[in-house]
Amino acid sequence: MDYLNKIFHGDCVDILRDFPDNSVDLIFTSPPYADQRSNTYGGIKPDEYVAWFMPRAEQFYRVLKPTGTFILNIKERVVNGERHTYVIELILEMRKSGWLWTEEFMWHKKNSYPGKWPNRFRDSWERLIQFNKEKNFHMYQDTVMVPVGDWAQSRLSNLSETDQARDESKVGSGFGKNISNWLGRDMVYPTNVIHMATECGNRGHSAAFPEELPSWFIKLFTKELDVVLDPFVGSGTTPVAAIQLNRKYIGIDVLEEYCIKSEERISRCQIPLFSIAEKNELNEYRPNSPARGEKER
Amino acid sequence: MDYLNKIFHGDCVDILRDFPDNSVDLIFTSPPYADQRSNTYGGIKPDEYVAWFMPRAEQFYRVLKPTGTFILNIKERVVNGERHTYVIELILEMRKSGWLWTEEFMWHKKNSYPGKWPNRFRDSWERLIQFNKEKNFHMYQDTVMVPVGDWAQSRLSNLSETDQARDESKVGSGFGKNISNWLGRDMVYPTNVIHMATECGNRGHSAAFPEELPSWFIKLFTKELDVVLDPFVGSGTTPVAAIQLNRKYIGIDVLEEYCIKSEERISRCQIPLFSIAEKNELNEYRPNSPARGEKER
DNA sequence: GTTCCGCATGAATCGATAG
DNA sequence: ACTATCGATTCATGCGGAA
Repeated sequence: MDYLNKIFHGDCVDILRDFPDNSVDLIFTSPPYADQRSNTYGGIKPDEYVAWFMPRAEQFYRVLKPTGTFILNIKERVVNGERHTYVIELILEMRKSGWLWTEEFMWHKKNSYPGKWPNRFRDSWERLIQFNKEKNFHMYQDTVMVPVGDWAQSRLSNLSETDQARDESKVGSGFGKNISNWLGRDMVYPTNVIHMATECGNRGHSAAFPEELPSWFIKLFTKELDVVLDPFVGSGTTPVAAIQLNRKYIGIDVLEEYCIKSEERISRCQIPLFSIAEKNELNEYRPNSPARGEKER
Repeated sequence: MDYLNKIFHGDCVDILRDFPDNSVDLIFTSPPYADQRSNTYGGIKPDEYVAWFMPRAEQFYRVLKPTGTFILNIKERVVNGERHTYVIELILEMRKSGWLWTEEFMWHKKNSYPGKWPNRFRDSWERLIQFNKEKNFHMYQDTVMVPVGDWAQSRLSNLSETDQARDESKVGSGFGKNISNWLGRDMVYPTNVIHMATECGNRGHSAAFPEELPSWFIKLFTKELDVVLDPFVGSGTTPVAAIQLNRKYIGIDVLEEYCIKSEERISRCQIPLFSIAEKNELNEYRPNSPARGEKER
C-alpha cells in the first residue's frame, strides 16, 4: 500500500486510475468552484462544470469502499444575477450514475466577508453534500457529540454574553472532547447544520476551509487508520486533519505548487502524529473493541 | 380591488385565475411538502410533486409584478434513505418556465425535531428559495439591518416577536427596555442565513413557521400598502405578519378549516393595526423619512 | 412581581409488523 | 415484493404554575 500518506501531483481523474477499487473510507474535498479560481485552476466554465466533474466522480465511486462516504463541499456562484444550477444538476447526474444522495449538510460560515450588493446579501453558507454507494455506510455519531444546549440558559441567566459565546461555539469547535472536559455536561447529538468560522489566515490557497471542517467529517465517517482521500487537496488541510486524527491520507492536486505546500504543512505536523501513535498503544489495553462503536449496525 | 385583505377557500390554481396580472408585490408561502401518506392535504407523492406544483407556479408568475419576489419555503423529505430530488428538480423546472433563481436563503431552525437514527442527524434547516421575474426587483435592504455582533443580533431577533405587541410579559422587564440603546448603534446588513426557532407552543395551531419569518421577507421585499400573497396560507401567519407591517394581504387555502382559523387569527390582530396607524401618524413628526428606515416596530 | 422549574410539543425518521 | 401503520427515539422552546 505504498500509495498511502502521499501527495500526488496531477489531475485526479488520471492519478486515481492507478488506485485499487474499494480502498478509501472517506473522500472529503472542495473542488475548484466553477470559474471562481480561474487564475489558478484554469477556470471550469459553469455550463461545463457537470461534464467536467462526472469523470472524476466515476473514479471516486470506484475507489470508495461500499461502506465509505463522499463529502462534497461546494456552492453555486452567481452568474448574471442568478444562482447557477450546476450544483443541483450535478446531484441529479451523480444519482443517475449510481450515487446515493444521502444528506446535505449546511456549513454556516459565521464570519463571512462583509460586502453589499443592491440585490443580495452576503453569502454566508455552503453545501456539504453527502454521497454514498450503499445505505449501510459507516457512521460514528458518538465521536461528534456536543454539549447540551440547555445548560447556560437554565443555569446562568446573568452571564448572557458568555452563554451566547457558548451557544455559537458549541457545534463549531472541532473537538467535543475539550468541551466535555470543560464542564462535564450531558452531551447530545449535533444536527446537520455546522457552525464554523472561515479560515482567516489564508494559507496561500484561494479557498481554504478551517481544519475543523474535515476533522468533523473524518471523525464522523472514519475510524483510526482508515483512509481519507482529498482529490483537490489544495493547501493540504484535509491531510493535516487526517494526520491529527491518526487516519491515513491521500492528497492529489493538479498544481505542483499546492502539492509542495501541502507536503510542507504535513511535515510540520508529524510531531503530533507520534503522540497519537503512543496513545494508540495505550488504547489497545482498553476493554472496548475499537472497531465497534455502539451504533452503526 | 375587492380581492385584497381576504382569505379565499379553494385551490390556488383555480382561485388565482380570477386575479389580475402583475398585481402582487410578494408571494411568501410554504406549500404542503411532499408526503407519502395521503391523510391531510391529499398527500402529494414526491415523484409527482413537480408536476403538481408547476401549474400553480404559472399562476404565481402571472399575478406577480415584474418588480415582485416569490419566496418559497420548502425542504425535501427523506425517502428510502435518500434526500428526494423534487425540490432541486422544481428549481430547474421553474427556470425553464421563465423564473429567475435569484438566491437561496437558509433557515436554521434552532429547535429542530428530536430523534436519533443510525445514519443521519436531526434535520435543522430549510430552504427559502427566492425567485424573480426580472433582475431589477425591489429590495429594501435597510429595513432588516441588525446591530453589530452576534449577541445583539440574537437578542434582537427574540425581541421582534414581542414587538408585535401581543405578549409584553416575556421581555417587558428585561432586555426590552434597553432596546432603544441599540437603535443608535452601528447596524450592518444581515446575511442569507436566518436563525429562528419554530413555533412549538401553539396548541391546536400547527403554525409551520414563526411570524418573524414572513415579517423579515415582507420588510425586505415590500413597502407599506404593498400586496402580499400566501397561496397556501395555512393558519394565517403570513397575513398576520402583513397586517402588523401595514401591508395588504391575500390568503388562499384548500382546507376550509384553515381558512376559518386564519380569519379568526386575523380578526384578533386588527386592534394592533389601529395602534400601528396611530404610530404612523406619530412617525410623521420624526425627522427621518418614514418610508425608508425601520419604522415598523 | 420576578425567577425558576416542569412539561407538552413539534412539516422527523427508521425499522418492524401487518395487510 | 410493496405499501401502510405504529412504536421508539430525542431536544430546544415557551408557557404556566410554584417558590
